[in-house]
Amino acid sequence: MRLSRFFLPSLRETPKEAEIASHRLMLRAGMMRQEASGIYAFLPLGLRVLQKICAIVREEQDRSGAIELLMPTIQSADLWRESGRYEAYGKEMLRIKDRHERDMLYGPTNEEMITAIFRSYVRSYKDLPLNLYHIQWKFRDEVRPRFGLMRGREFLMKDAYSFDVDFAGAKHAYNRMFVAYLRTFARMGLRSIPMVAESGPIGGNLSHEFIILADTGESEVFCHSDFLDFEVPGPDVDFGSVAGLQSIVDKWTSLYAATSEKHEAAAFAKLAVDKRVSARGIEVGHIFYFGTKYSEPMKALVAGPDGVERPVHMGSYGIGPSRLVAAIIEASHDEAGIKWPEAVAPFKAMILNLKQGASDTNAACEGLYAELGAKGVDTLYHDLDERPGSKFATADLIGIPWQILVGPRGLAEGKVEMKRRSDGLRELMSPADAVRRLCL
RNA sequence: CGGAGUGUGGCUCAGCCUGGUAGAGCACCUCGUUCGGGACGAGGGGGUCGCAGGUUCAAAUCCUGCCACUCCGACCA
Repeated sequence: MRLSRFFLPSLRETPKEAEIASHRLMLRAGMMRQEASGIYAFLPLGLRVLQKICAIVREEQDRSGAIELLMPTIQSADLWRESGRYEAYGKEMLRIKDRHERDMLYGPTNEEMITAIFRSYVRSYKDLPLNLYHIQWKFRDEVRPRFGLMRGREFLMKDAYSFDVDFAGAKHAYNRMFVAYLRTFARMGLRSIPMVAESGPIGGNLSHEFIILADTGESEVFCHSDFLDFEVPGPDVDFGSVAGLQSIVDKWTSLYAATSEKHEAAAFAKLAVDKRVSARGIEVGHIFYFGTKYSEPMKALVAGPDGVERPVHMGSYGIGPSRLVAAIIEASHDEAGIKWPEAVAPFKAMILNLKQGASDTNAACEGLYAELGAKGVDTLYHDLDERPGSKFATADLIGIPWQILVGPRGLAEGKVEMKRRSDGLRELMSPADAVRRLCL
């Protein structure tokens, strides 16, 4: 992509409403724009990151055996009256009426709808286990939206719902999501820690929050420091193995880890002093087992091998991709801007023509751009007539992992300079070597 | 929902107290000189000062109401 053809409305100054780093940087980098309190438009650069995140989420959901569908954002109130949550949910639910004065709502979550879908098709234990998920916009009318995407009212959520014939099956479904989540966040360059959690309004009695540590996190968290070194399961993990998954989950739940709501100071105090981590955290995922909380009132029944119909055991599993955009920035930035992990970066590389218009730098940049394009390396070419300093600032701000600096100074020796955004490492090399490096 | 604030060109803000022809920096357009860490000079365009009332000869400025947004707290993916 040539910057001259792209839409990147970056800001030199920080809009005054932005307090935390991710909010500030997303606005400055031209990734998003606030449309109303807690409601944002994703601009092209932000959308690219969001899509990369969704792609990873999707791959790991699919790998674990979950199946994607897509439910609407607008739901009928009747469904929620069945579960009793239409009244219970309170003012956080955005209630609307259609032209016939029917009560509708903008979905804050989808337990009711997925249960209705399930019950209308599935009758037998033979169709289980089943895990259906979608990635869809949600709306929760927060009392106080803040921190940009971190706590918006409208947000993108991946929500999965598992259906099993009994608790043992549901536990395995829970474990599949547990492991999928560990992998999902790790692929985005995040170290997530599963913490015992309140199950909240979703209901149920088995629940973990996946927390990443960041100074600007909203909640106070406590955990054992060994979590920071645990190995995340590889892509070859066998999601069909009940015992295998259970041992992974056992390991990841063996040490102390809790958010402030579930914190037990006495238990935490038993850890060796140098193993105690007390920090701020951002919740990026939350999984629940809630048994028959919805299947019973909504009559989602399946027949077992004995022919007897029983309410299906359910769980729900959420990840907030739009929040993850912000969370990743919180975990990875410096004074100059964002430092995207490669897996979610909007572009892998960025070419900076330090003397736009000069025939030698132009030719070298065009050559690199064509070559990288041919090799499938997603590249942003800064081809605007700006001074080098301005290009450096923009490149650091938007955080593309690799910057290729093409200027007369290096070109005199036939070299370009490769700069790694994560640590600032710079290296002179031939354009051909630069391409090779990016194709590794 | 309690408390505290803010709304003035695209962005950051001054002007308001003490009413009298709407400003600066950045950004934008033109020309020139520049060009390895957000250049310089000259010229230029752009704002019914959040909205509605009121007071006044005169309102960005004073008064009333409303709206929007932000921050702190309680609450939450």
